[in-house]
This record gives sequence, structure tokens and C-alpha cells, in this order.
Amino acid sequence: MPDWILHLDLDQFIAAVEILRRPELRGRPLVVGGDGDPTKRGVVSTASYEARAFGVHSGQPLRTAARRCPDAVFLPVDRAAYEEASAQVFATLRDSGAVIEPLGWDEAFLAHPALRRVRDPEVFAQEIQRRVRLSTRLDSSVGIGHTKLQAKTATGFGKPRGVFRLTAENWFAVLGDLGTDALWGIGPKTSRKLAELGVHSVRQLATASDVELAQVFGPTTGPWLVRLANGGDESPVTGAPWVPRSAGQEHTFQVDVADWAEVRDEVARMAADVARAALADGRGIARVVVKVRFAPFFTETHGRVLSGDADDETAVVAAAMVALDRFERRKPVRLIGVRAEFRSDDA
DNA sequence: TCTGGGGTCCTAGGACCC
DNA sequence: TCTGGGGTCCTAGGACCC
Repeated sequence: MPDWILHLDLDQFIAAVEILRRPELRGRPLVVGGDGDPTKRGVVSTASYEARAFGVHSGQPLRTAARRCPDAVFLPVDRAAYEEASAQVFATLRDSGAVIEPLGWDEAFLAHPALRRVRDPEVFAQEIQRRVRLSTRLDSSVGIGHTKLQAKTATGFGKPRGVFRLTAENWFAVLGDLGTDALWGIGPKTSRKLAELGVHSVRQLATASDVELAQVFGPTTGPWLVRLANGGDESPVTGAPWVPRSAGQEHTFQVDVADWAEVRDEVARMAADVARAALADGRGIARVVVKVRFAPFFTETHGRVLSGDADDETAVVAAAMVALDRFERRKPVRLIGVRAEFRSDDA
């Protein structure tokens, strides 16, 4: 029997962290997002299960959430608090002796010697849930599989507070008739494109032709889609520390900005911020990319490569200004962003 | 459903070189 | 000097995820 891989996902993570410090909110519909003002631009980061019952979900505009659930409590996003809770969870997982591969704030793949060749990985999964709850008071769900994709997909069927096992044995029984967007990595666009080819279900995708899909989706993506439908490949859980490829900032204005000088000032300020943070981390910047979202909702990006010897804040800001000058459109601006792409040869 | 902010990876097309 | 073919790099955009 191959080794087991676990995937742990905290239940309604952000909402749960808020409830821990405001116990009076337990059992109430709670929405965390933006700056907590549901009349402003912003989206839902996490809704509590009570709010989800009203049709509120992650990614939804706060205004919509307020309309669907007027009695919900709205709170601003507090990154620092979630990062701290997240670090505690990962520390607990590592203390168990597991190899941990984090996937964002509230998820991780897990491999452990105790999972080698056992018949009942559920016992270990429940022990992990218990430890996380004990040290952080947070509930989680755990998926079990022989591949990361199996484990990750299983977790959703265990929520909340449950454990679910998904292997080649029950993969098609559980997923076969579901739409292709049930798979991790297939979103609405790809799902629709597949449907146009007559591929509607996971089962159909699993037996689709690599060659045909390669023609439509490209040589890498096409065959990968078929592999997904079959439960994924054997990439191992890696404990190697994550090295970011890029870092940046974005900001959506509450009111569209028509004054280009104001846009310039804001881009310069953000570029300086991004450069300072990157250089403080010892990362060299290879390229700066400026993003502008014009009203009503049209996004354009332009970048500028930095010469190898010009790696200071001033050079980064100057490069951002050059990139910004390549935008020709002059419409009201909804969002601006600055992203630094790091050199890969340094840590 | 008037659409955040943090990211990653892949693709297509053009430039450029031999 | 009517126009091949392959490789690589860069750029912008698309799609997806948490």
C-alpha cells in the first residue's frame, strides 16, 4: 500500500479566529472582509457558516453580502491576527513530526512516518485534528489520499470537523458525475471550454484524448487536465521552505481616480514600499510590473526590466514610472498595483 | 455578483540570433 | 534580395487558487 497523504484545512478559518477573541459572535452570521464597512468597495474574505446559510460566500462583494444577510456582523480583515493563528497551527503540525507543505494561511499537506502502510489513517487524522484544537482552539477538516489531489479534494467532503478518504477506489464513485470544475485547478472558464468539446463530467475528462486537449489547451495544460480527472500524479509532500517569486501591493480606490498625477504619485509610493520590503528581505528585483484597472473594469499591465546593478529603491521607483508611462489610455482608474519579480539566483 | 488583495503558472506572439 | 527552421528570451494577458 502506498503512503498516505493528509490535507488539513481549518474550518471557516478567518471567521473562527475572530470568534475566538469575540466569543459573543459565536452562532451569529459573521462576515469578514475589506475594512468591515459593507457600504464600501470590498469583498468577503470569509463568512461564518451561519452567514453562508444566507448565500454569503468568499469573493462576494460586501454590498451583496449585506443585502443577503442584513443582520450579519461585518468585521475588517486583520492580517496580523490570522498570520499569528496560522503560524501556531503550522507549529503544532510540525511538532507532530510531520513534513508540512503549507498552502496559504489555513491549509497544509502532511506526510508522516506513522502513515506508512497503515490500514486506518483516519486514526492519525483525528489525532492531528485533536492536537490542533487543543493548541489553537480551531476546528479543522482532514482529507486522506494517496496523492495530494486526492487528499485535497477529500477535505471538502469532510467539512466541517470531519475526515474523508478519497483514493482510486472511490474516486469515480464520489466525483465521476460531478462537473469538471469540481477539480482543483479547473475554474469556470476551463470548465466551459471543456463543455464546448463535449466534456462535461470528471468521468468524461478522465478518458478524454491527451492529443485533442493538447491542441486546445496547449502541450502542458491539456494532458494535465486529463491527469487531474484521474486523481493527480505522485508529486510528494515537500517540506522545503517556500521561496516567493514575486511580491507586490494593490489598491482599489473607493472612488475612481481621474487625475493621472494622483495615479503617478500613488504608483511611486507603492513602488517604494515594495522595493523596501524586497530589499529588506535580501531579494534582488529583476522586473517591476505596474497594473492599472480602468473603469469600469478593464485591466492592463506593463513591466520594466531592471539592469542587474540598479537594485535600490530609487531605481525601482524610476522603473515603475517608465512602466506607467507606457499606458496610453486615460480613463478613470479603479485600481493600481505594483509587483516586484525577484531574481531567481538569490534566496 | 458592479466585481479585494495576495500570489502562481502557462501560453502566445514578437524579437532576435544562427 | 521574396524569405527556411530552430532555439531562446521577453512581454502581456489569462486562468486559477486562498
